[in-house]
Amino acid sequence: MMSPQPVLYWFRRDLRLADNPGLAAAIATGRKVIAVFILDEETGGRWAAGAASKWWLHHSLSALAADLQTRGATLVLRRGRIATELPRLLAETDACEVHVGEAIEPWARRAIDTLAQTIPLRRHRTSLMFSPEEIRTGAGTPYSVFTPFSKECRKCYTPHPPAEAPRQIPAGKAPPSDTLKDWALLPSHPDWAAGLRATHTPGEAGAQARLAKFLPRIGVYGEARNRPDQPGTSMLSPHLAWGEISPGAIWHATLAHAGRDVEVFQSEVLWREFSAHLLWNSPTLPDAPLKPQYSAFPWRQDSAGLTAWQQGRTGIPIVDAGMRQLWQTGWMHNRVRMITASFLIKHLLIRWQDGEAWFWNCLVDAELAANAASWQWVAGSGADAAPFFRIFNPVLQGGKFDPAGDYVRKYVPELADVPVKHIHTPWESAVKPRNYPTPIVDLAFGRARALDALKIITRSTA
DNA sequence: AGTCTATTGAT
DNA sequence: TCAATAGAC
Repeated sequence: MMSPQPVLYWFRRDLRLADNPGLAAAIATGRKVIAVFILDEETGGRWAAGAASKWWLHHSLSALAADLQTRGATLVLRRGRIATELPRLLAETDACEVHVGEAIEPWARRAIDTLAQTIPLRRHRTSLMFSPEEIRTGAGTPYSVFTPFSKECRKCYTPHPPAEAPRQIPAGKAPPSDTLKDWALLPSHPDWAAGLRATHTPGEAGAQARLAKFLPRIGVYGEARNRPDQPGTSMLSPHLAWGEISPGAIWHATLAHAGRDVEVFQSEVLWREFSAHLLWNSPTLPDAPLKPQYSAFPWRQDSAGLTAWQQGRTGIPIVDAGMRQLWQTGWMHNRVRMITASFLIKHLLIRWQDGEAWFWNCLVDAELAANAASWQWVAGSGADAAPFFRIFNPVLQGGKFDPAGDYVRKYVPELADVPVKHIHTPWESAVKPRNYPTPIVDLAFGRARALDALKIITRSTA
């Protein structure tokens, strides 16, 4: 006698059990559930997971597999194109349908749309609070300005507590699985992994712990979040990127607090939603400027400058500190992300896509939508972007947000002996730092050059 | 969610 | 000299 057909739950960027409506829907079918994850490093091309993301993914999958195990289920790992692996899994398990979280990445959307033509595929919103098609202007068009978008989101939001993790999962017979070790996701350089491990705890439990640690400080978020020398941010981004916690669960947790600072934090969650909204409606966002006139921008070819920026050897302390924090920990403080991005794009006149690609490889929290939208925001070429002429002066930014130089000294030990007065301008200090470069570009010259470059595209569109 | 410069009025 | 302010980029 044939046993009833199971369903597949296909985990993607929703590696959690709690508040996961996709997994819940799979269980609610009343059938046996088989949990699968497919590592597809081919379909996305250059937007396959970067090195830091792969480190995170290894540990997150390891945590998810353990959590599933305690509920009686096994996580089945497969590697290959989703277009071939998913049908293969379906055939092997005789599953009657597949449940999966909605994808935002254009390559994944296309592949899943195609699969849905031949496979019974049920999509669920597991990684966003709002469906990218749900939030529309009065005219029915997508939003291109953040503030009205966020107001509409707040209007549409109805408070609901996050769903608890299922206590038991009626597991179907698991087909053969790869092992995580087979996938070799961990970096070959052990020092790098050590730096990442010292900073982060991937997995659903780590996400909850991070949230619990942040909430008591949410009341001072508005100011503290700008200080890279202080632990003012939530550091939830990598957990959100892999869906170890749902944005709705984070939002709901903030409701126990009140005040302007809470709204500021909530707005950051909504910026992530806005990025997804932009990518959904403009699939070329990661590759091409949203404002077409920026295609004519006179970028410089400067591989030495790009390398100096990547390695944190530009001679500008706060830029170098940020780039080294990124390399050492897989994460960079948001204020410093804006400063380093502005420096690359404006003072060095290097294409934002080069910065985007480096961040993609180095950030444990890399999300295609947020990364692309944020780089275009700094470049001035995106939706509701900062104007190009808003050029951060890294010396002033350093003095304002790292006044004692604690952040700079932590990541640029060459500056240990430079007095605080000159910690952001060591080239003016009587105490010369050892083995630290002089600025690769004069800041006033770089600023003027950037404004000149801007004239080329503003003239042509006037 | 900026910076620079000029200007003004207070030390 | 310097903080506050406005306008331009």
